[in-house]
Amino acid sequence: MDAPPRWLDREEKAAWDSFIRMQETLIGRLSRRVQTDSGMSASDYIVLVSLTERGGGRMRFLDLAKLVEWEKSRMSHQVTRMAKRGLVAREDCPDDGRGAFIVATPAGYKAIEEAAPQHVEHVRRLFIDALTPNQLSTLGRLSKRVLDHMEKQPD
Amino acid sequence: MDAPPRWLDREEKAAWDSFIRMQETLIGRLSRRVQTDSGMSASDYIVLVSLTERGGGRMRFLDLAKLVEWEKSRMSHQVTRMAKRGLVAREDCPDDGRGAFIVATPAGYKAIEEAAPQHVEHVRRLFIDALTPNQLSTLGRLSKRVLDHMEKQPD
DNA sequence: CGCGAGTAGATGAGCTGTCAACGATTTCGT
DNA sequence: ACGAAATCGTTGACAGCTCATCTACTCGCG
Repeated sequence: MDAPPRWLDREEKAAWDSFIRMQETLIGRLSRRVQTDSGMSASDYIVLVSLTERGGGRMRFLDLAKLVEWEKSRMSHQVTRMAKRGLVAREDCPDDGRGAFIVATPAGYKAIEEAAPQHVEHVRRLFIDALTPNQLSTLGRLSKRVLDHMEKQPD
Repeated sequence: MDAPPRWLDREEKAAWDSFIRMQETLIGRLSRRVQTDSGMSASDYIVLVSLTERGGGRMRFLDLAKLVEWEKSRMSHQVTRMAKRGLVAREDCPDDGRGAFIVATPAGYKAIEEAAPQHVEHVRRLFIDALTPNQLSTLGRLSKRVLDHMEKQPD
């Protein structure tokens, strides 16, 4: 069948390029910032935020993985490294012999409490402040729309 | 001074979360797609596209690195790997004894010509088709705006 | 009960990215 | 012309991600 590809037209390509470059630059800068400000990687940061904000500092392994939408293997390696640095600890789950809880240690709380304000400040400076409130909410709405659309699509 | 952090308000946070999740999901899906469709990594793809589209198949090493906004070290490793698989080759630069050209091989051209249409199709399916032309151009405009704003900011 | 299927999570190999150091040229100031 | 500094690109060590595989446990069913 091999229909001729429907290449992007000039405007589509311009929009796509801007989006891609913006997103790469933004994410790149933010993660370098987290790294140099706090010594944590962006992954460390996300795990600790999720664990403390949404799980009260203690969460089942797979729930945590689902929350941040990571594969369990990635989470497992990540937790191993973070445990080695004392940011989290593993605990056995009494209800399910296979299971494990991931717990934020005091050092983990300390790390995230120091890093979070700086991170928010950078998000504000680089992203939020670039737009008016209306524009920001538009961007949020459009993002949500793309997200919902993707969820209906096959991989 | 330690001013209290200006946390994101409810609407700011909602917009930020939607954007982040959308962007992660989209990039994740696209790069897995490139991988399984063509056997190339997303990085291979970007390098070959840049090299062939914008450089006519031959480009100075650092120009290529700047074009895709990568560190030279990353590019160097990437080129080494791609050269090993026959997608590109290095050539000495006659004008500058330190320099090098990166050249797309015939196999490299073949690979990118096969992969590009599928990639565009996925971009269309996951992203472009989620929005009306107006919405798409709005998203592009807002992205550009954030990008321009970031370029005025320190790291 | 006992067996097979499914689930929770760990682990190892191999590839990718980052950081710091390095060698090789070129450029620039004097 | 000569030494210092800047530029071009590579390399090695190390952390991170992915994929396949593995163990241990639970659950459902005969």
